[in-house]
Amino acid sequence: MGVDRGSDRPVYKQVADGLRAAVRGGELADGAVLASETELMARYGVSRNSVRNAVALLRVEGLVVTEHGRGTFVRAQRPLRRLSSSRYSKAEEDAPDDQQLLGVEVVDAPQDVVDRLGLEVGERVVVRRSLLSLEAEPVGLADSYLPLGIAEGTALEGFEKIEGGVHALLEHGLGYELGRFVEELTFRMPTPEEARVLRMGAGVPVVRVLRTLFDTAGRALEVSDCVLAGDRHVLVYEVPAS
Amino acid sequence: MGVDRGSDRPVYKQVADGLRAAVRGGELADGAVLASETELMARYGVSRNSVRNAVALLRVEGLVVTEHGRGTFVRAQRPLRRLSSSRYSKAEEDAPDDQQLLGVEVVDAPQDVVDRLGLEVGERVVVRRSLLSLEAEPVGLADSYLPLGIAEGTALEGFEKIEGGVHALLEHGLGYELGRFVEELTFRMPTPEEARVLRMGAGVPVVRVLRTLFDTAGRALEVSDCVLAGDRHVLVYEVPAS
DNA sequence: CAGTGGTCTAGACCACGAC
DNA sequence: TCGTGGTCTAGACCACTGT
Repeated sequence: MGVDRGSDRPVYKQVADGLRAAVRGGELADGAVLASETELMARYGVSRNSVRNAVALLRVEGLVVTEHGRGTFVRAQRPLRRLSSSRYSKAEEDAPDDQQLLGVEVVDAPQDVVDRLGLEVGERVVVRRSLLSLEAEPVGLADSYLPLGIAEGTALEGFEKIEGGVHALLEHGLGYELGRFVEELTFRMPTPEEARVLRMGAGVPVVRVLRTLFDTAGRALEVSDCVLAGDRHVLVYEVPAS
Repeated sequence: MGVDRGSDRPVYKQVADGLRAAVRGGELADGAVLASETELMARYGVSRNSVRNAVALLRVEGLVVTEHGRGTFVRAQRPLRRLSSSRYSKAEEDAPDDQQLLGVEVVDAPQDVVDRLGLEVGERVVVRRSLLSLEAEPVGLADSYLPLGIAEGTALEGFEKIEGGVHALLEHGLGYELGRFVEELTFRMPTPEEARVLRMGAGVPVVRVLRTLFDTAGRALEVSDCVLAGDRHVLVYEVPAS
């Protein structure tokens, strides 16, 4: 029940090992509450700080979440948003979620956007910022960048939701021939701000999707910078083998 | 210099804020050493535990790494492995890295593999386990699962590196017509074991790539289960827009 | 050896949630 | 009101790194 004081393994890691085994072994089901810190102190015969270090370890591993005043819980699997690489051609079909427009601004283009849109440094662009939700829970942030030359004088620079989406407007309303998307995926921990907005627990990474839209002539029309909660998404891509 | 005791914001978060600003603002360059815990205690007028809580926060954010006996350092960017969706057709061209075969076994297929290969539950498969490296540093783990019906009696069940790769052998040596890959990406924190093998610092996520290879008739030939260090990879996919 | 981070303890008070 | 986790302190000893 207690810890092995003679062991080389730190006490708090031994406690974490015990709890981790209980979770993985199914003794603690999804959403189950762990023993309280007070109880764990008694059970393992260690100080509160050691118990807290153990729980902190499980938290950054993404195994548990703590709620102030309530307890520590085995992280329950949350509903998943499955984004297929064919999501752009199948229209809204596999998008039961919604997109809330947070704001539209004209800003100096960030470097990543400058590089991909082929702009001059310091050139200004329209950015449309949105919050992506699934079943009323926030799951991602999306910033869509458009060159002023494309957006100026169109609904793209207005603070209203665009019916059918930005891509449909570009294609059917403005006459651009859409060619292909290139998506660049990187992985990191959320900033405190992102974790707050997306209501992410500790120990949950984000995936950043930097997507560039090209027309059939190879000209970049739009860059989208998305940050998606890592525990809420499966990204699916289909790639030809030859 | 010190902290605001009247503030609602916890002391350790104020310390973290100060250090984070110094890193983001460039006052602390990549790889630079932070002030020692003792010095931070004096500078901010807080206890050592609060300093350690602050540094722990930055660590799980992936901003810094600590080294026992040496100090705390701003995480330096490590070389990146850029994996393009066209990597399968361009042969070894964009693969300057290497793949070390760790072992070949016959095992009961895990559920994820059963589902994708269309096997019976409990059916046995050959698994080839590899360590992926870039410039002599481990960056990922790859388990390749093949049905016994395909691998039996071929080099696929032998513990030797396959010249040209598994896919080339399937296509040119065994006569399968490769059709397409489907990759399913999920994101999480590494297990302690993965973190050890891949020498990952705290606060670095992994991306799991579950890739299924289909032949031109739509039959699943292979499932590959990869775990890649999130700070060492950019995944790039090209998707047609229409 | 001195300086660094790693671990551990004991105790205190606060903030939140449920009853 | 009570039990929960959140924060903070002060002090101790250990393990690792460099000189």
